[in-house]
Amino acid sequence: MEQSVTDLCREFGLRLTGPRRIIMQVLFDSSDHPDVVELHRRVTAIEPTISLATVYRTVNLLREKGVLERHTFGDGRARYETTPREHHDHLINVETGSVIEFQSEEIERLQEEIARKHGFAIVSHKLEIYVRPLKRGRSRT
Amino acid sequence: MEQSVTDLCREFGLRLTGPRRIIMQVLFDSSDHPDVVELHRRVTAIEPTISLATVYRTVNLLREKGVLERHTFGDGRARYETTPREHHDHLINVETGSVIEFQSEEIERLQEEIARKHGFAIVSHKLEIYVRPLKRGRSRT
DNA sequence: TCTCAGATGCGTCGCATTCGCAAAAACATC
DNA sequence: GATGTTTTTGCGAATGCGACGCATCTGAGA
Repeated sequence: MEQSVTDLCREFGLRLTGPRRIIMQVLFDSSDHPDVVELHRRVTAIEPTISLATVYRTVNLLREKGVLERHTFGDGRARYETTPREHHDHLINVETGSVIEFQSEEIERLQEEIARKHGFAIVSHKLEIYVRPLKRGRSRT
Repeated sequence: MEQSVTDLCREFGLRLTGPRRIIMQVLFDSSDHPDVVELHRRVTAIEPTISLATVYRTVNLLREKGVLERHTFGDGRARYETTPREHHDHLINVETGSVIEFQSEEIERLQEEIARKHGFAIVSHKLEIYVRPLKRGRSRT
C-alpha cells in the first residue's frame, strides 16, 4: 500500500509530499464512495493541518491520471472511488443512500451496440439505478 | 396546451399565475434539454419581468410533481425535460454537447433483473452514454 | 547542503442554486 | 366589484461546492 503511493507519484512525476501521502493513503483505504468533505475529515483525523484545497487538488490530479473515478449520485456533490480494474455500475438505495456495485457485461454490450448504431464510439458511460428494498419475500429468482 | 397548464395547476392545487403560465408554456414547447438560464432566456423573451428565482422555483415544483425530469450531463448545471410517456436514456456527444435520446427495452429488462436479484425494486434510473463520432465509415450495422 | 520547481494553506472568487422578506397577485367570499 | 387570506413573486443577499492567486514552504536532484 505505502509502496503503491510512492510508485504512483514516481510514475506521474509527482512529488511524494506529506499531505499527498496521507490523502492517497486514505483514498486507497476507503472502500466506499466518499465526497471531498468526508475525505478531508478522514485526512485531518490523521494530520489536522491539511487543507480542503489540497484534498480538492489531489483528487483532481488523480482523476486526470485515471487513478480515481468521480461520481455524482443524485445530490450535487462529487464522490470518488479508486478506479476499479473491472468497470462496474451502481445501485443506490434511496432510503439509506448506500451504494452497491454491480457489473453486467450484457448491458455493456448493448450500450456498445446502441452507440455504434448511431455512429458513435463510447467514451464513457454512467448507469445508476435508484432502488428501494423489496417489501417482503423476494418472490421470484 | 394552454388548457394543460390550467389543468396541471388545478390538479396540484397551485395558483395559475402569469409567470407560472409562461414558464410552463415554454417548458412544454421545448423539445430539447434546456438549463435554467436558457429557460429564463426564453421566458423573458415573452415577459421580461420574470425573475430567475421564479424559474428555479417553478422547475423544482414541477419536478417534485413528476412533471419534469432533471438531468446533469457532465457539467455542473441542471437541465430539464418534460417527463416523457416512454422512458428513454441519453447519448451525449462529448464533442458538441448535443444530446440524443434512445430507448432499449432490453437494457431496461436487465436492470430490472439486477435490482431484483439484489432484493430491490427500481425507483428510477439513469443511463448516460458519453460518445464521440466514429471517424469514418460506420463499418458494421 | 543548496536550489528551485512543484506543492501547500489561506483567503477569495465564481458559478449555480436557494432563501428571506416585503410587495403583488390569485382565489374564495360577500 | 370590494375584501380578506394565502400563495407567489422579485429582489438581493446568502449558501455550497469547487477553483484560483499568491506568498510560503518543501522534496529531491545537483
